[in-house]
This record gives sequence, C-alpha cells and structure tokens, in this order.
Amino acid sequence: MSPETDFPQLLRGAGLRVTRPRLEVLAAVYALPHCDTDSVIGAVRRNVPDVSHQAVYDSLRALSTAGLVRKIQPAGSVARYEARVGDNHHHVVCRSCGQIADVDCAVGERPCLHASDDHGFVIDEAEVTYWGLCPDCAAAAVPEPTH
Amino acid sequence: MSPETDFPQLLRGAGLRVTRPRLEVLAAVYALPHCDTDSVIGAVRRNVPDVSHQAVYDSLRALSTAGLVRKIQPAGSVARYEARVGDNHHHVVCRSCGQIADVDCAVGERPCLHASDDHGFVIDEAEVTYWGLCPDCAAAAVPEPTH
DNA sequence: CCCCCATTCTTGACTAATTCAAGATAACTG
DNA sequence: CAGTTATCTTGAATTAGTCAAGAATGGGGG
Repeated sequence: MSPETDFPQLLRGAGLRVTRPRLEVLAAVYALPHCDTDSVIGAVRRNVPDVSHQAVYDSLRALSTAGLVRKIQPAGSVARYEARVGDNHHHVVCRSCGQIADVDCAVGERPCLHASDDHGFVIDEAEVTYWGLCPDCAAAAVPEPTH
Repeated sequence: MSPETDFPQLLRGAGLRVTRPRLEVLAAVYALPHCDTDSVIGAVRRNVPDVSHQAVYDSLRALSTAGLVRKIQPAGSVARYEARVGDNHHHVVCRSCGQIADVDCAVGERPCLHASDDHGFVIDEAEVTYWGLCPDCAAAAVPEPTH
C-alpha cells in the first residue's frame, strides 16, 4: 500500500488517533472528488451504518486542521473536501451546476500571487477561484453551431 | 450629485423600480465597506424603522443581480456586500478577525488570470482571495520585537 | 496484558443565515 | 388616474452546521 493511501499511517503521522470513523471519512474524501459533508456521511455509512453525523463533522474538521484533507467553500456551495493537499492548486466552479474541477497553479509556491497593495496584511495564501460554465452547461446555454 | 451617488438614477438605469428600501440599502452599502446583511438591515432601519429583513434580502439580491453592488462570501463568513463594482479587484481576508480589505487587480480585465488547464470550462472570472493576518492580528500573534 | 484517562463518539437539542409562500401595497405605464 | 406587476410584509420553514453532556474507546504506562 502506498504511503498515500495507508490511512492509519496518515492519521498517526498527523498525531491523530486511528478510529473507524476517521478511516472511513479519509477513504471517502480520497474516493469522492470535491465531496460535500452529506456525501461523506453517506459513503461512511455504507460501511459503518451507525456513525453519527457529528462524528463525520468532527473527523472532517480534525483532518482539515491536520492538513490531511482540504476544505473548500466556493460561494453558494456547502463545504466541500478534497484529498489533494500540499500543492497549491485552485478550482474552476460552474456557475450553473456547481461542478468543480482542479486547476494547477502555475506558480507552485504560496502565496502563488502577490497582492498589489497588501494593506499591511501578512499574507500566506492566495486562493484563486475561476468562475464560468462547465462544458455541459456551456453547451446547453449556447448550443453548438449546427454548421 | 455625482452620477455615482444618484441612487434613484442608478436604480432606473439598471431597470429597477425606485423604492425606499432599495434606496436605503444602496446607501448603506455605499457607506459601509464590506458590510454584512445584518449591518445593512441595521443601517436601513435607522432611517426606516419598519423595513422587513426580507425586503433587505430581496433588495440586496436585486442590486447584486443588476450589478449595482457586489456580493462576496469568503469561506467562514456570512455574505458581504460592497459598492465598488465594475473593476476587477480582489480581497485580503484576516484569518483571525475576518477583516476584509480591497486589493487592486494588477491586470484589470476579466478574467484577470487564465487557468493553466480550464477542463473545457468557459471561464468569465478569476476571483482571488488572499488569506493572512491583518496588521492588528499579526501584531498580537507575533509581538513587535522589543528593540 | 490490563488499566487509565484524555480524546473521540453518540445523542439530541439548538442556532444562524437565508429562503419560501401568500397576501397586501406601491411603482411605473399609458 | 387606473391597471398591472413588481415589491414588500408577515410569518413559517429549511439547511448546514455547532453546542453540550455523557458514554465509549484508543493507546501509552505499569
């Protein structure tokens, strides 16, 4: 098993206790791209039917704080989580259906952009969200020219 | 009165009916930088004590849709509104106290950044949020060297 | 290997922000 | 000035998430 998916090891490495809910939550976030809390709860309950929603909320918070998952919250969306952490990638969000896709950051290091005037703020991250229409919604909005 | 602050004219120009709640909401957003809905309700009620919260929510939505105000929703914050529209400026948000400041976009036109791989999305905006600590919170976290 | 205790989980109530819906009111058109 | 339709009022509902108290359990120390 690659170190990337040895979930018990990931938890221990982050100083977190290894519990069933956390393992399942971690697996769910690895399996479901940009999943929201509800779908994590659903995925976890497929294997452990009796976990409380609170346990999932707690796990997601512990994992986010530990840096094992990343929480994203595009405007108008509920909280979403992803397993791709440590790099400085960004997201495209479809204004119509809410679909999210990853966008690599060209720069790489954080913050990947510098503010023109930082107002004295100590900036550690530049979060970029691209807004637009996903391929499907764009096609529906402006039908392909029929030629 | 400059066209910038002739609120009835702004509303008419956007095809919106001129109503007391809308005028007051517009004035509040112009007066209060990055204000949330609650402070808009408070400001409006100082002049018109009986406006319903729903009227304010409706007005804010109408004004946002018409492009007269801009709605911003940094993760972890309630919806906030600002009167600076039309340009493509960004925001710095303090992780500690939530304070928001404007950051000019160096590029100007939208989207101000292009995605390295757009996954077929039709992108119309690149929203940048800088995260860090405001001067006050930074000073509190890492005290000024005493000499 | 077992005990202990801090951490985590369960249960269930609660909150905040926002939306929904139905009827009353008021802004613009002609 | 009257009609039409958008907007506002009122009041309830929803959603996503947090809070809190007590039960359970992971993992270090004996």
